[in-house]
Amino acid sequence: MQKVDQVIRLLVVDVIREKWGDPPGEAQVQVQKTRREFIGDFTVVVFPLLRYSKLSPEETGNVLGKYMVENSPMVSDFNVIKGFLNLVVAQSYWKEFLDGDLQSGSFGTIQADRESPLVMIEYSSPNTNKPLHLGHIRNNLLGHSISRILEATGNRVQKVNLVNDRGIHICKSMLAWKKEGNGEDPESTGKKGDHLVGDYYVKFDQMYKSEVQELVDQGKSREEAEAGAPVLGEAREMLRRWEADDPEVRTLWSTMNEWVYEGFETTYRRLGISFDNTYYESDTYKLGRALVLKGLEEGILYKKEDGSVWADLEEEGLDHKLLLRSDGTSVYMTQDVGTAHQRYEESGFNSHIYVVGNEQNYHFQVLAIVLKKLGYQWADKLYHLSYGMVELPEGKMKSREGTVVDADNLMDEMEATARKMSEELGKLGEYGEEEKNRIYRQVGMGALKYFILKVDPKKNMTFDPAESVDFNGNTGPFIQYTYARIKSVIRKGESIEKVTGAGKMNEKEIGLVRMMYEYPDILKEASRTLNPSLVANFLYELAKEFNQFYHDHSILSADSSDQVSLRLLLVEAIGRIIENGMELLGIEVPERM
RNA sequence: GGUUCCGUAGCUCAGUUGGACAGAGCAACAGCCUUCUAAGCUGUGGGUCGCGCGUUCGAAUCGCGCCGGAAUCACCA
Repeated sequence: MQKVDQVIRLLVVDVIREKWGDPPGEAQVQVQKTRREFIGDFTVVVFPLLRYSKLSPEETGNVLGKYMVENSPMVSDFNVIKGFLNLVVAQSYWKEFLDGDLQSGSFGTIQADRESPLVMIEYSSPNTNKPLHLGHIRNNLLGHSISRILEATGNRVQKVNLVNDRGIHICKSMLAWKKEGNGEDPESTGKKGDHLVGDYYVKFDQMYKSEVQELVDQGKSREEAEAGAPVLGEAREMLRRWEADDPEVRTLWSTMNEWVYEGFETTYRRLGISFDNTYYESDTYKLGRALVLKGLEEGILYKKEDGSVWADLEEEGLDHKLLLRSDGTSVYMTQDVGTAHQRYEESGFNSHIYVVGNEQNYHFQVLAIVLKKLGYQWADKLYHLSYGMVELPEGKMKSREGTVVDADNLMDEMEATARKMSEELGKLGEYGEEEKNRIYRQVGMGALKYFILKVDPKKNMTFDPAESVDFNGNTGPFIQYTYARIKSVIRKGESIEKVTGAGKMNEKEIGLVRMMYEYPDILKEASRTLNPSLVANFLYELAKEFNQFYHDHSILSADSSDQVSLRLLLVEAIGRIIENGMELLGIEVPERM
């Protein structure tokens, strides 16, 4: 089916060529949605066209409008207000659209095939020394949703997780556990493994701090004390032994990491996210070294007297960047160079997205430049999805001050709130315990996910716990509730035949169809800009529009049987889009709530 | 100081390539359930779009300069 707004665009070109000669440029033909307060569906801005018509805005609009009504069955009426030509699309067009495209279960989405672009997306990428918190939740939800949106817009997507399982941080937890753990494990304590390991990370910090204080009391400067605290030395020694493959350290390391992975797995499952591939830094941290040495040979990089290897980025307006330490070992950047290279060699991706917080903007800027310098053309295919920090109303989350919002606790609280709200409203009386729990989970998680995804990823956001448990207004539960209402109507109207019939559609009905007409463009834009919030806000608008319609007009008791079946057709389409769109956000929709 | 990003109602956020009096939600107040789910709907109040200059028929949107905030600039990850 031809898209009306495209047809209108072509008609504008036709009129100008026919009446005034020159065809206008692309930028001159502006077609947009008509604002609510005016009559019409699409609006042509006539100002840019005055140079062709040499007429007043009103006259120009009239000429265009008259031509379109006379020459296209899709345009049924028009009005001109202050240089804006508002066009009314024929009802027959909207009906055909409702009957056709909108009845497809996959409306708005594009199926990927073997030829489709391959997008690699790395997200989550946790450290294994502590449990996931609110910041990770934003990362995970964004990564998952963007993956879904990319898939729905015709891409093959490979989701990968790069787990940071090695380094000084995990040694700190290991050391504290060795000193004070008395052999306890998740089973003996009943704690989730990631939380248990996290507790020892905190314990290490306490030991460290008290040692520092002791040294300061003995008269050392704070700086000396911080560098010289014995436990820190022991942790470093542990890392050396890890790198030397010391069996005892390696065993403890893999045991504690296993605890963490089990904990993470539970949290991931609960969040509803998954990966096609999980990489571990203990396997990849040596990658990149060879590429750097090759770059050195080719004279792209340079070596200092102490043996360290650097990239000179002054031409790009940046500093010099270290790639190999003087002892020949790698830094993070080196690893990322190697990992990117390996993934490109293996998959030949068309693009590679890194979902990583904006605190690493500099890192990814440098990564792209270094790869480019080393001669890899695909460096332009790397994209850093730099998302903003999640802050609390009182300010930043600080682990030292205990203001970090733990992911598991937060999910518990959201579900508990959903339960409380639901019980107060008393709507699920007749359902079984299992069914009820499922709905509480869906609603609680829906509230959390929507709350985070409705915000533009690149912006910092404030997470106000009080606001997040509000289930009214622009929230996940509002949209879920709208869906449940729709399903309820559909169940009651199951036996009714659905056809568009001969009746005339009213303003609200057309408004809803017109809104759904935009859905494919919303998905494309969300895919292009890697921005799930566009989908979230669209669904909210649609749900709101539906609720107004639902309030003003009866669906099953409409005036005529034609109207009943048309409205059912309409409502089913809305339900499908809400379900589909929410799925792209990783949010489940309940049949009842 | 360099680089990147941000500044819209009391609060949290929309505002697609510049377009018609700048929109929601929350909070406040006032209404609507013998009718398909009131987690809903309707109404009222609330704004120098950080400030200034410029480009343009037209600027929250683009450019420049300020002011304010964030991140980052490690032989850390």
